[in-house]
Amino acid sequence: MVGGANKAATIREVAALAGVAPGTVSNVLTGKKLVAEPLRKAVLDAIAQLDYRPNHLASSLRFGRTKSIGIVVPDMTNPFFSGLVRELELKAAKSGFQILLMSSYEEAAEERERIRALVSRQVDGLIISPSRDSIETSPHSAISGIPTVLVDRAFAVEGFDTVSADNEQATLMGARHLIELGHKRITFLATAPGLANMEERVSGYRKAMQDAGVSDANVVYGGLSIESCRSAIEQELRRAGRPTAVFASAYVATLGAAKAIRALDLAFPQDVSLLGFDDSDWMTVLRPYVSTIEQPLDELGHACWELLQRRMKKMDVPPVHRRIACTLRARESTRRIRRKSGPRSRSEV
Amino acid sequence: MVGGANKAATIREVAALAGVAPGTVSNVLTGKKLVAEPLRKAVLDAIAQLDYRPNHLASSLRFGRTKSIGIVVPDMTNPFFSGLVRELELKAAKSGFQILLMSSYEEAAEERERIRALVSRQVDGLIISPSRDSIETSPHSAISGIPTVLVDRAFAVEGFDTVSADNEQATLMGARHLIELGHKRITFLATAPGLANMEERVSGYRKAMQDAGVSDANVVYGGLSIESCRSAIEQELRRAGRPTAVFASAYVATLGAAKAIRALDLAFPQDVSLLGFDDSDWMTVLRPYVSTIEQPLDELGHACWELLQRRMKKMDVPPVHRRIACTLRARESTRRIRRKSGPRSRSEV
DNA sequence: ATGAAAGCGCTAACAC
DNA sequence: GTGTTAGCGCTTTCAT
Repeated sequence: MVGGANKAATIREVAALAGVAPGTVSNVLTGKKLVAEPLRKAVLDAIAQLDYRPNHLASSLRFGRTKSIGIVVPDMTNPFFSGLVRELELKAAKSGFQILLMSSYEEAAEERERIRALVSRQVDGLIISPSRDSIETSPHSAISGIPTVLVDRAFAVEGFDTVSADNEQATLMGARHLIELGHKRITFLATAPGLANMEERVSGYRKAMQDAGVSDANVVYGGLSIESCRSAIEQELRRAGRPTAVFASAYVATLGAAKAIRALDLAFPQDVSLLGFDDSDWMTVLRPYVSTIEQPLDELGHACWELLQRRMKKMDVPPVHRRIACTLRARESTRRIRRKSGPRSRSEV
Repeated sequence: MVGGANKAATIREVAALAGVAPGTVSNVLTGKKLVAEPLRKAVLDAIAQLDYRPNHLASSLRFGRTKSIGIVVPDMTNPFFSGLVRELELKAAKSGFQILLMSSYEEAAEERERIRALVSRQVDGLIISPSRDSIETSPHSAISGIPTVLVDRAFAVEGFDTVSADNEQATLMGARHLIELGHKRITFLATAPGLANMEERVSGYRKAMQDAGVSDANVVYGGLSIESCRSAIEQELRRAGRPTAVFASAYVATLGAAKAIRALDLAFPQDVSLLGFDDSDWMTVLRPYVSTIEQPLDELGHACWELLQRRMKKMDVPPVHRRIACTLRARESTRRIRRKSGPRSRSEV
């Protein structure tokens, strides 16, 4: 707004106008102490007249709590994270909390910086989806005694409450789906090594392959961007005995894989089946609908909030690690393998 | 983190340990006044030893500026908004500002509530994408003298700096693209009436139709969700003389239109061309690639930040309204009309 | 039930 | 250059 920068009214001015003490105004506002009706009304009138808005900063400083929580995610542009943040914001708003949102852009240094800033601002709690989760780069040292829950990644880090999908179960289920459709040459497109959630997803895939007696599990690491995933899986699809199915391990990998398939003038599911990870609105819009493993964002968000509330109430309870089950959305991009398609260089024929 | 809730150190404790005055510690920290090297070192040591983190709250209260800016968007799950927020956060981080992010969920009441909360927290500035922009529901009264820029919508509201796409030019260009491809029965799928940006988009479309001598411009309002857009345009596509092209006016409309087309077992671009609004990563992944009008998020974000900086420096400058040009991404979902397709009930044959 | 006063942690004046 | 002091706006004893 332009102009009109009339200094914000303070509680003393309200008190003066209403002819009471500042403390009384405070009592009216917080409702912690009863105030006689006539005075109450006078105070309320004065507030309205001066357009008084309490200074939350001052209140926080005095009271020791800011009613705000910090959230750090690698990339809010990723539907998984934007969806998660939305759930968290919904929960927060309901309890009168506010969200300070920061992005780490997958950089451990950025992340530490962001966390420090959040701590500096006295957030009452922290919800972090760490960029890396080795112990030395973990946020351990930056977070000093602030209630924190780690989400999605880094649940391996000790001493924190964590919430994450049941990754191993999810990819086990996904790989089984592919295997049931007759696929044997299934390439798993992972993102970056060293992320706990990713290692679990790889492990679920391997287990399913092993259970099915398929010895040549094939994992390729495509990195954290769509383009790097595309180029990694493209090489794979160029090979003579190319996979009949690609199992993408995350949102960027799903997009990268779809892009690679198209770039080679192949089609899914005709030439290769594609199973994605993370659901998104467009996956049920453009054909073929993309089969995917869905992480339930609402449950994830709910668990985060619950755990954070719990720790904000009582700091010295043992950390809990909550797992959320994923759902297989079998749609059109995965289909039963057909013998006729592509060259056969293996014994399976 | 669990346990270890040792009270945060204060500046006085640091001062005591370093054997200096609190003011000196402050001088070391802010760098506004020179401090002799030996003392400086003592202070730095004490800070490290106590793991001292400045209380930004106290600093803000004293200094009068919080170095934080509030952002209110209708829905951070929409790629347009998440992308915009990302740009803004990038800018903010570079200048040491932090983002308080709130969602209004298209509710004017929620929005007012959120803005009040932000003001209460003494944000230094506000960037708002209003849910409705009629004057009475505008945030006018909630924002008291805080530097504010309105983005995307509501640039009609007087007295605010605004940043928005050049909507009319964008849809003019889009509709022309369709017309050049031979389309005459082009339905414009708007979202909600009463949003200034939407009215401009409608107007650009109408102008293009008129310029081309096509009298029956057809605008349908589909609301703000994918589903409501889908059902609105679906009716349209069921008609006998159904449109040969749909021009969607926003992200949700694009998705809704694509969904409707598929639901009726039609295909784009064969049966009907589809021109979307707002770009998204998947649009160049799944075939056919979706033709769209792209709003340059970086420029939008840049302009917002620039205008906000300017107003934070000097409150009493006249408001400016910045327009950002959009780009037509002609891809595969729009194609030259072919005579043979569908029933012909009009004179154009 | 209400008023007075202290103080949350920090910084900007002002002394020295 | 460094120490001292006051006070940002609020809440919360402690008197009354």
